[in-house]
Amino acid sequence: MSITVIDVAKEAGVSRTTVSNVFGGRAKYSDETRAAVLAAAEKLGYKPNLAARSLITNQSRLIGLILPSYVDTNTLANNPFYNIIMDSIYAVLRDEAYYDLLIFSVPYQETQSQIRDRIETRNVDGILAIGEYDQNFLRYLESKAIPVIMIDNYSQEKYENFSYINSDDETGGYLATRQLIANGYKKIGLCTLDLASPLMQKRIDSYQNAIQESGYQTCIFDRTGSPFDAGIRFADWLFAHHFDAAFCTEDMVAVGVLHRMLRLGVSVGKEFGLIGFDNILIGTQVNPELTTVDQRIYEKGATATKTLLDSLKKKSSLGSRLILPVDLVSRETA
Amino acid sequence: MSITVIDVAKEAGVSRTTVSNVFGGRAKYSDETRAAVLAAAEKLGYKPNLAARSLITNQSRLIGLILPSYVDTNTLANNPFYNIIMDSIYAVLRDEAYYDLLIFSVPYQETQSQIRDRIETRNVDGILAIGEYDQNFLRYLESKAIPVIMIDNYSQEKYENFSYINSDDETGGYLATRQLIANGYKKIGLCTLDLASPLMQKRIDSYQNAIQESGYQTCIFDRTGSPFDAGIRFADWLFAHHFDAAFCTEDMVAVGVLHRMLRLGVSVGKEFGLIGFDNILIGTQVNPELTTVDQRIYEKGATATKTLLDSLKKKSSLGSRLILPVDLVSRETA
DNA sequence: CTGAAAGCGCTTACAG
DNA sequence: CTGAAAGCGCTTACAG
Repeated sequence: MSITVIDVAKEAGVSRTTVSNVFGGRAKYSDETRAAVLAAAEKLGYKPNLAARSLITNQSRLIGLILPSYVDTNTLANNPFYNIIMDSIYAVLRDEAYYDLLIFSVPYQETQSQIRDRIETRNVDGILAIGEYDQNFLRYLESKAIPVIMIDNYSQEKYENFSYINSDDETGGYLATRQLIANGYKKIGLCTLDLASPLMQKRIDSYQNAIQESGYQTCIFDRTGSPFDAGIRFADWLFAHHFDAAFCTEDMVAVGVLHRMLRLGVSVGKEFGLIGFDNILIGTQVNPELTTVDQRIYEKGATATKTLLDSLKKKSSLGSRLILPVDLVSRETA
Repeated sequence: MSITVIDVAKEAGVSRTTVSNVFGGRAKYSDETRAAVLAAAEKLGYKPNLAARSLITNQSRLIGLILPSYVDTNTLANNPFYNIIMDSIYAVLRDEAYYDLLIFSVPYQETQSQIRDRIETRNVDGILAIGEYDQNFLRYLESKAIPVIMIDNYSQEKYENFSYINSDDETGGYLATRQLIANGYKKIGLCTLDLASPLMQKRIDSYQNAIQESGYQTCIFDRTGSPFDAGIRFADWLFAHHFDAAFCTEDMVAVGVLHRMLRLGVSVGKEFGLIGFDNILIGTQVNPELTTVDQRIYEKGATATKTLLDSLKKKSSLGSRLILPVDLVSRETA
């Protein structure tokens, strides 16, 4: 029913081996032969069937993106971070290669065993994963012997086929806290959602270091729920306890704090200092605009994807950890 | 190398036909037979290879999502609408079936012919498409004879294998404009980005109707670029020309208008009335909160996906057009 | 460069 | 329920 390599071979007057080789970019053929094959394919509207190719080469040209379990159900709508990562992945995929992306995600109701099923049944060639996972799952990924690029993962174990990409979260937390101190704020709280995560711990540690260097008091507040809603509740608490500044470990929390503080009649950026972490777009869309730490999310996703593609093409080996620098972006809230 | 249906058959002491049928959910087997097959599969860690299945059944269990060309490069980061749609698609896919999503997108540098290539080479079973496309492309999609669900598409042509899902854009524009009039605003501008799109035209038409009913003057402003940035520039213009209200055909534009108006010292919600369209999350995160038209984006995406799955399962036929209702959400800006 | 052959892992009649 | 067979569309040696 569909047009196959045999039809093209017949039309071009060559063997199917030749057609296959021309489309696969293997072996060197004369320009005429190549042209004849391409013309025949064009004429018949031939498109190679990737499922058939996959079956024989054992390469699916499919990449899996695993989103972490602490993301909520409306993953994309509520978490701009993942949007930026996805945009960067798609941009690199389109530029560099014929790979497609499959999204595996605990927040979308998938258990780890369902994710394993899909990795196996779709036979993905490589994995991009964000955040932390338990040892069992990581060992499973290692056992598949496919390249795995971990974004924002701080696990200490060594896995042969993994590479890591992180941001300099410690410096980020330090810069933010120092800025609040430099601006004259004295009672500076830290607001976070995932106290337990190693990544947040880095930001928190450096907040503590900066505060202690100045002889002030550290105060760490932790909540669950959506980042914005948590921010609202942080603000009520900070206000009631006369804090004059807050460092939020993610921008969406800071946006929540800002929203509520304004309702409470607080002049944010003057009476109250506020700094976030991420540098997502909404920080420039609120009023006053949010001071934050830029963690180069797009670059992180793009680099991870390039690293994965290089590894798939055997251009580079795995096992490295890349740490991207971080910058303080001074706007209006501190 | 990998565990196949043959290995499972051997282990379970049955024929490979039986294994295949059990996994495919075909034919009725005794409970013991089924259990034996499942146990053997479990023991060996067997997972069916979807590429092989696809080759023989001619079903890939892959769905393509086509995003429209007027979206910019940072599709997901800048356009919350698409995030909500994607969240809803993934939610339905996980609940109902073993399908995976592939994203095809002009904004991600893909031309229509590249999208065609991917539809063919991946052999997608069905298509979800958002927005408007030229006749050639739609005819191509029809020629593939796979179900196509169009979201927010207003083309008049009839395509056999298409179903359509829209919102009641006319009522939406009318409700928004009436609300501004009812609140006493008199010089009410309309701010839009895609004057030419049939969807925006619906919202604009009903704005015009409402304004004319009241004997006021219609003023339609059109700009290009990112919605938020366009909003900033709309605000400058509206302010300079003493408008006292604006209906923006999408929330992100309204957020831009709001941001700039506040900078200009305008008390939005009092001196200046502002209404958006979409009801995305950011409308409740800005200050004052945005009055808008809720177009049930999540429900739209979920319904589209369910319609597609039903059609793939032959549970329902195509050719319908569903129009979802719309509600005015009164918040603080009007 | 060709051409016949084997095989990737599955499903699908079909005769028993 | 079984079991042998054909075939989906491709790639990959291999002898010429």
